Amino acid sequence: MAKKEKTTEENLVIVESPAKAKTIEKFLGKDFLVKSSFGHIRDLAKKDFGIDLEHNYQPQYVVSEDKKEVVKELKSLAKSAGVVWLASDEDREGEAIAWHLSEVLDLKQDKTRRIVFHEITKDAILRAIDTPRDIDTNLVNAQQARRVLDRLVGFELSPVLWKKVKPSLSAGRVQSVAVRLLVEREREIFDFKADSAFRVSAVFTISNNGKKSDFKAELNHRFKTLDEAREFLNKCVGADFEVQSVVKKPSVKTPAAPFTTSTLQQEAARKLGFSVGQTMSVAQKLYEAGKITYMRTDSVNLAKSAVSAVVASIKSELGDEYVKVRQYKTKAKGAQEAHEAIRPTYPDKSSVTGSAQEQKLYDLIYKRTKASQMSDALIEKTTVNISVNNEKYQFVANGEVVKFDGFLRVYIESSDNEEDEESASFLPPMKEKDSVDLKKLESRQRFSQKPARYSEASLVRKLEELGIGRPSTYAPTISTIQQRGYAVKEDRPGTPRAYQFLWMEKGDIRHEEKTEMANAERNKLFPTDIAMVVNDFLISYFPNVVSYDFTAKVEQEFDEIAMGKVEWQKAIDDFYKPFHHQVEETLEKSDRTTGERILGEDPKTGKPVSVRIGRFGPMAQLGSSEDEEKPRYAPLTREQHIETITFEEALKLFDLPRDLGTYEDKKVVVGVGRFGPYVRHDGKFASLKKGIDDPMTIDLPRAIELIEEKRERDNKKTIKTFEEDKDLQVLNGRWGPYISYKKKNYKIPKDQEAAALSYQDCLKLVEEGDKTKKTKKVTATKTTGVKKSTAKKKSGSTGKKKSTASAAKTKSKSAK
DNA sequence: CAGTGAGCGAGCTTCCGCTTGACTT
Repeated sequence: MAKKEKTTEENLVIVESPAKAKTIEKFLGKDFLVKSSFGHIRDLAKKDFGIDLEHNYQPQYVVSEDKKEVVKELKSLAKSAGVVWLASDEDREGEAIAWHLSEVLDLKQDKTRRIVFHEITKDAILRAIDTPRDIDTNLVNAQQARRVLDRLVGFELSPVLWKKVKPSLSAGRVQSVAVRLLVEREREIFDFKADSAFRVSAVFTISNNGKKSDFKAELNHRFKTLDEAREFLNKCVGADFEVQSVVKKPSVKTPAAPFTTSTLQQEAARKLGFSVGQTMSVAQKLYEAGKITYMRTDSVNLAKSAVSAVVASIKSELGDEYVKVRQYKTKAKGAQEAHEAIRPTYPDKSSVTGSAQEQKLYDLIYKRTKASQMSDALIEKTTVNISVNNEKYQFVANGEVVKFDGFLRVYIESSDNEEDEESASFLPPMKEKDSVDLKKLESRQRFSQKPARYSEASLVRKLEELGIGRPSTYAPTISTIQQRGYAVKEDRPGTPRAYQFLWMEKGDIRHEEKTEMANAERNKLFPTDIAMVVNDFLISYFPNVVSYDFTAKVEQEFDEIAMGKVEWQKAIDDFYKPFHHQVEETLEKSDRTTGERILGEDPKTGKPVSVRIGRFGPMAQLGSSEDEEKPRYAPLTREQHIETITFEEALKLFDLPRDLGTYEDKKVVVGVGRFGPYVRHDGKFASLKKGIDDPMTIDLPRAIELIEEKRERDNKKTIKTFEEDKDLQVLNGRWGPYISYKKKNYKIPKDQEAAALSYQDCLKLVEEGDKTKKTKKVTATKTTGVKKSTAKKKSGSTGKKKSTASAAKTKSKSAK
């Protein structure tokens, strides 16, 4: 619309993001037209590697399908512009984007300028315009090396996996290390033997001028055995307790740095329960609405103007003593700092309109930004030691008093470790030699914690720490490893565990054995057997590529290229020659890997029992394929692993399918299938509840419950059926009502009430639906592609969440 | 969506980093 009056424009500025373009256009005024390239416009061709191995790794670039339209428009605008300003980000990828643009748009050097800025403020932009430079060819070459290396690794390694492990698998510089982290942590957990000790805790009472107050304390020793603990508790009964020392120590707490992509993902996961993907899509909304700065960043810097705005708002709301201007330094390896930290565009705006999720995430960003420029909190820590007669062990009480809250007034960073939060409490005034009374005394057996499994966000943090991956790829990487079946994100309910408990009651020490649920997990990433087999394979044949410092090493190479010290093709050649040799040798020499373990012989038949990865995942096998009789097969349950399953457990799998009896005169059978454990009844399947039901132990009443639940759901799903044609149904789906007819689905227009549709109405809609499908032939082929991938997603546990998220997206869009 | 576990073997899959829509069953 505005384009027409601007065709005579002197200046065309090209940035990466359309939201950025909008903002910058306002700063630059009417002599400048600002457009966006939507990120990279070209990439290596998909077929034949996209790299000419015969000719010095010459990259074969093609304009991406979804960028053709953009490129066409930019090309024509560039033609009529006096000067084209390439304003992509100031990092390796941004430099490459500028170069690709100049190539594809055929820009003449004398009318092209390269400009950069790290923050979207008027000053920064105007300064950039005043100080243009040329495209940095060395930096571009470093990016080409990065791109080519990733393609070589990914497209040579993946096919090896297809041949040696399973089709459609993938490997890459980033994802394979992510999988390795999960697998190695899982094995630490396999090997972990929980230790236990008896902690002793007490509640004491102290009288101050007739006023009694209670406080908690813990013994500074943990007993190995129940008897030792009991002996000590007995000594405490009727003993004298005296304050030995009261030590006060001041301490300070400092605020955390402003958000980067990674820290935002972590905090949003801990405080708001968002997945990393969810955080990014909510942040994108806020960014597009102009409410926050760019959300894919590794920088903790704030623009000067932002700092002054934050400081002004702290001063006016809380006073000068709450202000402390701070400059943060990034700790992340290989950070490129092309943008600012993530902050509110207008830091004095404490809230925004929008969805509940947007408001919550904004609140987090607002507070973190503000707190980052606030004073330290001053804390006084008090440690009180209390003696028990003349025993060598003493009770210790810890107290914490906030003398000055500082940034804590606004924002407290959370921690993954829940145990951190226990200790701090308020202590009543005490002094040496005060005597105190024992009010409560107990000792509980505590087990050491196994290593923690990764959550999405903690895996991102680890990758960032290792310098692997970029802000724009953290979320996609996490979803890739789940889509490929290397990891599942889920809850595990834990297992009951007995523990010993001692307590004082009426002057006696009593003992009881109690049970707790141990090792429960919520929303954690679990590596699959496939992940373990693939990881072991890669480590044994390509240890260099999946090593934790591979990325760091190649980054050093890229830096050398960027400084013009090394030619990029030379660096690639040094890597590729031996790597390609490794690939060929592996193809030739390695066997197919299935992770097979032979567990023993079936006592009934004498046939071998083994476990391995089959066509459809981990399974157990009874008998060998050389036998005349066909072997029996059974899939492993999701908690079982090829590596850890015992002979007995594997043997049990062949007890399925199990007959539970009859219900309504029809057989009820329980088994494990493609989609996990199920109950079958009257030709219908009902899934067992993850973590609640066990196919080995489930009984008939529970099975009937599941069957009834499933019936209930099916009833809700069906809105209408028709006597005229059994194939035609109006159903309730994830995206609202739709028509199902002969295995195909059809939309119902928004203005029609689904329940009120007649048989004729439905037929009409089906007819119309078929028509539009035919006219959109190009999109029809596309849709089948999409279908496939969503079907894949469904089999992973993330499927459900993803689709609800996209459902929400659709809703909010149609609402606008 | 449903209980499979290839000696005929087509043709496909796959990487990492930049960016947003598209559009569902």
